Amino acid sequence: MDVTILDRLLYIGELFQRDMARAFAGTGFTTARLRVLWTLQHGGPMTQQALAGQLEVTPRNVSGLVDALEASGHVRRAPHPGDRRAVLVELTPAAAKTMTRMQREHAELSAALLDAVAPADRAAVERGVTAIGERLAELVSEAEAAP
Amino acid sequence: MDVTILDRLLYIGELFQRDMARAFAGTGFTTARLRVLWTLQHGGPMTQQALAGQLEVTPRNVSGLVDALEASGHVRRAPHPGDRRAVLVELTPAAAKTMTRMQREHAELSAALLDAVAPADRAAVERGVTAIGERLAELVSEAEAAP
DNA sequence: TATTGTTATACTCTATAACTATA
DNA sequence: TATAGTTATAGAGTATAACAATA
Repeated sequence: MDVTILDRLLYIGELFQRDMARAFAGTGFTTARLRVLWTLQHGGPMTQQALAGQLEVTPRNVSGLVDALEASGHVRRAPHPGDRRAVLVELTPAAAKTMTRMQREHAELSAALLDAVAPADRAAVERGVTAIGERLAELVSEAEAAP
Repeated sequence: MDVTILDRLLYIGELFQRDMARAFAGTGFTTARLRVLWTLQHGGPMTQQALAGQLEVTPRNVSGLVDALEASGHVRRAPHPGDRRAVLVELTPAAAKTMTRMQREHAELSAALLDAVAPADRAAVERGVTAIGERLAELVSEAEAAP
């Protein structure tokens, strides 16, 4: 038992990240900025505090990421109606279109990967990967709870 | 089909990385430095050029990582016999012991995760995850080849 | 002339702490 | 007094380019 199932799972994550980095090299996109856009695509316009919460990152960090994305024309800062301290960060129409396309490509990649699995194994793989994710989440949250 | 298999695979990778970062917070270990130690654990003593190649990172970057790991007592720089330009980077005995323990814990975690899969599904999951990794590697290498 | 590693410089992500404007 | 965001400062990872010593 040299290469474990965990090794294989981590390898998939690494490959994916490497491909993302390569695909966006030179475009000004970075993993951290894409995470912001992805969060806005799924959650809609939100304050920087909300973004910081969802990304599990400090508010200061969000300021920098939003600065960069605003400069590159991917997000806008709009006044928050009802709280003049806060701003609402929202995708620009162009960025929303880009994210929709990325979401479609992501789904297509997922389908292509499942296609590599023997048809008879597919249901088991879906169940198994789900179970592994849930178990890992349990183990991690136990580890975080017990210092 | 809202959460795809790819989403679940990426979630597993994120959880793992988050747990690693948490486990080593405050110890001076970082993901990048652990990768260096892991590479030395598997490949034995090697030059910084070789490390840069295996990590897919610039030689300059390796200099910095090895500096930090040398300062913290995890690696040593030894003269290369036969090439006075190069150095051999090797784990210190203490670090080698730590890495062996980590390798064992890694295997135990892998076993615990496979344990979360229904026994009847296990073989299919191993086959399926392997197939997905191979297909993704193909797709990535095609994407890298065709600019 | 080519290779190994380092110095110099710069950018991104990230964090903490102190501060401003509003609630 | 508490919250939203920013300025200030710092450290880690990463890259490119120029340079020294050695092949």
